Amino acid sequence: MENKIPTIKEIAQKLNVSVSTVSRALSDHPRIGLRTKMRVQELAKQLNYEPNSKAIYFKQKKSYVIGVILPYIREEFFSEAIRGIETLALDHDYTILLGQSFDDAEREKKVLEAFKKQRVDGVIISLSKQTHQYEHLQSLDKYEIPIVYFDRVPPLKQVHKVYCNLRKGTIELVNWLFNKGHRRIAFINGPEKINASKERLDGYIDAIAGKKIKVDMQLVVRTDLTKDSTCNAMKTLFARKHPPNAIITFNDYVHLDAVQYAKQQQLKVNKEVLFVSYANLPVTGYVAHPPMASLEQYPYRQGEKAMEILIEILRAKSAGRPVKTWFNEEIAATLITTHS
Amino acid sequence: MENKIPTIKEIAQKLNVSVSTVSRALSDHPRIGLRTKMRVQELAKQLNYEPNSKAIYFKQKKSYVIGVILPYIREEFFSEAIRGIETLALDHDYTILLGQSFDDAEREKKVLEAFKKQRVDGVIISLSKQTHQYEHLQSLDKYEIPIVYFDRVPPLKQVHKVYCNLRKGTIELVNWLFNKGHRRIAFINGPEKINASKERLDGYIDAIAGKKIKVDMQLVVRTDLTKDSTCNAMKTLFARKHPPNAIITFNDYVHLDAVQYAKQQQLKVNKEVLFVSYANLPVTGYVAHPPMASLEQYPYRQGEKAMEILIEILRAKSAGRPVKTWFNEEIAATLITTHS
DNA sequence: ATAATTTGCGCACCCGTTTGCGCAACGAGG
DNA sequence: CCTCGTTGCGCAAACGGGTGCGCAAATTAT
Repeated sequence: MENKIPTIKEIAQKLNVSVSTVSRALSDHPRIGLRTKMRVQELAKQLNYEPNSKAIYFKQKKSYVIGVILPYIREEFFSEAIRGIETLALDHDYTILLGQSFDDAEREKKVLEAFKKQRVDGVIISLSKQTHQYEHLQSLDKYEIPIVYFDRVPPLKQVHKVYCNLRKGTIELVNWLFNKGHRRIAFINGPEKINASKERLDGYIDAIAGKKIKVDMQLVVRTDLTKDSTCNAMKTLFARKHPPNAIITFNDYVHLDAVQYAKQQQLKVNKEVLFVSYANLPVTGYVAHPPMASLEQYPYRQGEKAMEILIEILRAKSAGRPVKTWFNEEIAATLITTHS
Repeated sequence: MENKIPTIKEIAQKLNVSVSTVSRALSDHPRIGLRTKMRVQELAKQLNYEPNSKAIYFKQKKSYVIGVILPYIREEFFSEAIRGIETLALDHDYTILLGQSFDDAEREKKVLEAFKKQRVDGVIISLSKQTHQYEHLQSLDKYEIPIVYFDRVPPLKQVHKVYCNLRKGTIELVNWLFNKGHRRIAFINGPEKINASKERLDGYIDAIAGKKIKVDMQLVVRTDLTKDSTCNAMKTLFARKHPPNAIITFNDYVHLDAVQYAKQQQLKVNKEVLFVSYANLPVTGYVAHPPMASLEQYPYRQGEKAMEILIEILRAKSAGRPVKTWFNEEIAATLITTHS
């Protein structure tokens, strides 16, 4: 009754051959006789034999597991990214270990340690917004565990990464607003330290400057992405003599909080003040006041691409040939406008 | 330069002691001298030594990995559940392998095979809505890989499970509507085959019957959870002579689609027809017309509880003592009303 | 018939770690 | 001085599977 997971050894015993014969028969070795091969393969199928990947790790030094670390999977952006990663992984016989950092650098480190202990073949990561040191990540590289960053990538040259160019995207966003006649365009940006904020801001400034109107830095405020912080940012903006007539929010979640605040203040959302945002999450399709434009960042494609790169690196590694360059994949963000 | 992952063997060589001594020193064995212990532990820390869990698996038959299979992590319910699972897992030195079934039984099976190959210590799963056969799941049990089901559990006795009693919850929901004066209470239920639909329906019928008014089965319609299907259900309901004045939707996502349809039909949502639902997802806080009441199903707690049970089972297993019973944890769903 | 070659399979070791057992060295008690 | 117990450590086997090498038997060439 006690049905253990079958091993090569058991198959060998039942068939009165040696373990090595069974091993070779299963891998279709030419030096094994046809009748033996058949007997072994038949019994293996019958017993539902599955090679123990732990044992294989010793020989091949491959675990067929890749670790994925994300800030929050409950954000649609990241759960879509995982879908891209997972789908490609399954096709290539990889399984994924998941860890969430919850935007906490310490936790990110802990998860990374656990992954290292599990001897993952590679890591795909979108950094926590508290991560500003990269030594622990680089150390994995030293141990020949390749890392591919996506979306929230570190400001380093010698890494593999996939991301959207948000500077360009932001310029598109500003241009779109400008063409609609908006001039007092406010910008609720994210935490200063993270790269994504800097990129957005650069784009904003470049776009405005390109219009030959003065950049008013008082129209640029920050949020740490919490609801309270976003409300404060809104309050600051609308305390001005000339409040903005358009607002760019850091992402769709900030948008939701900002709009909620605006409504409480009896502002006519998307009438007297137009909202645009980043991410283009499906959920915005259901809200009362979606952003009138949102910058699609293709999370599925980013995840897929990151996995594609990782697979390529691993393939190169096991083939013994060195990886030529640092992959640096820029995916174009696209402006999506809501059917108004 | 080529920094390989350090092994016990290397530590032993550098210190001129045997591998076994190093192993024991690291696990604080009493028969190892204090000075040797110190030297070993210091070097281990310095080299950033991490035991190879693959090798440990041979001895202990434990991979310290548990597999989690969910339909879709993009649903907030499941991503919250994962959070509960993951948090507890990390505290107990487990890492989680993630797989999504996308409500496809075939894919679920594939993921399960992959997990088996990876020799997970246990599995936590919320079934795909296409899964109506359980042999492949039971077969894992045969190999002594325990399974804990949660939320979408199979209708079997001899399994470990965690779930909300939705029959009771539905009765609460109906009572709440009744007390508010509603009598024509429609019910947009989910796919017939899944257990959750049956439970909800039972509750609905019991509650109505308890009120001594006739159960009108024409007020009960179905959706397969797609948007189109939900719209059809709505169309059917409002084609009646006496359309419903309250609607219970299968979950918050169905609610969103149903409300969107209602608005297109110029219905006064939550005025002439009141909507209530299941799940109480945070996202509903941002929509124009949230359900006026929703049955909180505590996904975080369910995930946490499932992990807790799994850990208990694994603990019992490695201690050699048999698991006494089949865990059957019922979590009470709670009616949450929107501040109206 | 004998030598050369091919075919079919087993022996033994490797991977990293744990663990039962045994062997020395040392101190204490007789 | 001998025995016994303790302390500190190494040897070797085991886990599941891969693989180079070698040894016989079967086949072919001479």
